[in-house]
Amino acid sequence: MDPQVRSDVSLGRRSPMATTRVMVADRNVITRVGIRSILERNSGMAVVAEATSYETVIDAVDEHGPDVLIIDLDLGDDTTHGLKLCEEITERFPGTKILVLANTLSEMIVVEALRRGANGYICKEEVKADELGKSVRAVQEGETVLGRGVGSLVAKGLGSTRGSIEHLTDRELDVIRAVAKGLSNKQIAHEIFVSESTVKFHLQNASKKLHAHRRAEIVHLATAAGLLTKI
Amino acid sequence: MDPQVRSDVSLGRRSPMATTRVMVADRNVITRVGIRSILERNSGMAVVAEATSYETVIDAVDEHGPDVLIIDLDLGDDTTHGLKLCEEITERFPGTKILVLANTLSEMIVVEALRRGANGYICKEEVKADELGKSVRAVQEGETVLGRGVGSLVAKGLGSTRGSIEHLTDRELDVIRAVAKGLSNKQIAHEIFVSESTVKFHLQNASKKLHAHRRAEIVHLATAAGLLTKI
DNA sequence: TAACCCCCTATCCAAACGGCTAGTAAGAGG
DNA sequence: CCTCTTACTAGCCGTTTGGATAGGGGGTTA
Repeated sequence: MDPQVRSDVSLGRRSPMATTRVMVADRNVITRVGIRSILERNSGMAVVAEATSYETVIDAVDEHGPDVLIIDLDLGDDTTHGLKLCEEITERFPGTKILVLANTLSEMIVVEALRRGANGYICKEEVKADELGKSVRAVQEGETVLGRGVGSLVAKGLGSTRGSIEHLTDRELDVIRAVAKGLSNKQIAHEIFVSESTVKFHLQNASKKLHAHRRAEIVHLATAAGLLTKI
Repeated sequence: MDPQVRSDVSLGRRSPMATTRVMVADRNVITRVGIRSILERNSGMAVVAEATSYETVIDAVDEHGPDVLIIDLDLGDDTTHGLKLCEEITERFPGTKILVLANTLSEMIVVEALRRGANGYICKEEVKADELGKSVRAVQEGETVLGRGVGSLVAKGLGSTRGSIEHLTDRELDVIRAVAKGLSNKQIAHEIFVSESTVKFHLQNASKKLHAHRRAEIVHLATAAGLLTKI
């Protein structure tokens, strides 16, 4: 199942000048082309594969066995899907390092991604051209790379209260999405076929997990964490 | 004030093979490089200038007089700043066409941008490589370009109720930002030194403008419109 | 000067919310 | 087997909202 992975890794170890094989997963053409240009201008790296959806990432990694996968977790509607992807790739393709390239900085996502095997996390807005290549190389060599602002965020999240942010359940997300649409508890109850009490229950659990006290804040935090479907 | 603009335009008319001079304003290196690669691969276009902040856009346009300015309205914390920029450029540099390249699709922003002189509006997520060049050329030639999904959005916004979305005042935004933080009306009142009544008043006005009925929805819509400071 | 917009304040009431306690039920995993 | 987690339901009570209506004051512009 992983002959190409193994050969790539050994190739990388044998020759220090070997080409770093990179794969880019991002739904955005402009970003894909940009990354390709930046990395290929820097000798020693080649973008060998691209993916534009969650569904195709695994297959492409399997087929091309890249040394580094640069991935935007926001490939679809649900960011948690991207997190699961990190987990699966780490498990099935240990020869492929994962560098998350995020649009926004969210404590929750950063911590989750690293916990699930990502080797680096940098923010599109913050990264400079030369840093991208360095980050890819560092990740390939086994380092953990955290972009500007990400490091302190993680330290804050893991350090102080040790609580960080807990994972929201599917049901809680359903309710939060409905709240964002401006529905009352009664309306939400009707929409997802449960009682009003249940809606309040889920909302309170979500409040505790996000350390929020008002539904407006819940919506704000969940949006910032990329948990709500956009558009 | 516009000798370079005039010369460029006349050059464009004289020779059909003339280079289209493009400027890119986006805080994101990857995006800038990506656009440059895509456009310059397509013969007949050259990226002659770049800008990464609101402050530098005007000067760069003045100095290089591009035919087309590709701009992400999200150059800073406040999207409305980007809208003002559209207005100013349209007024001062009529030879420069504006193509807005947005991260997210927001009815409010689209309508406002077009009203303020933007000649096109496409969404990063949706655009395909060949479309970008075509859009730039179309905009340069005086057409109005609306990307996938944008057209119907505008039609819906301008057509039906004719109401569209009105502009939020500074005070209303202050209140909404506080609401997003989970504050109660009383707390907000204390924070911005007004009475609770005033807070409710602003919130009700904002509700009407955004066609929302609950504060959670207001937060959601304002966020989607890029009105709330991120990170 | 009048019209207009933004900002500020107020009062009323019904509805919605937050915070709490307390319990049932199903499935996963030690 | 028991425990943990998740999902679900119920009721209570005080607070916060949404929505409407009705003003006054300051600034800009036609």
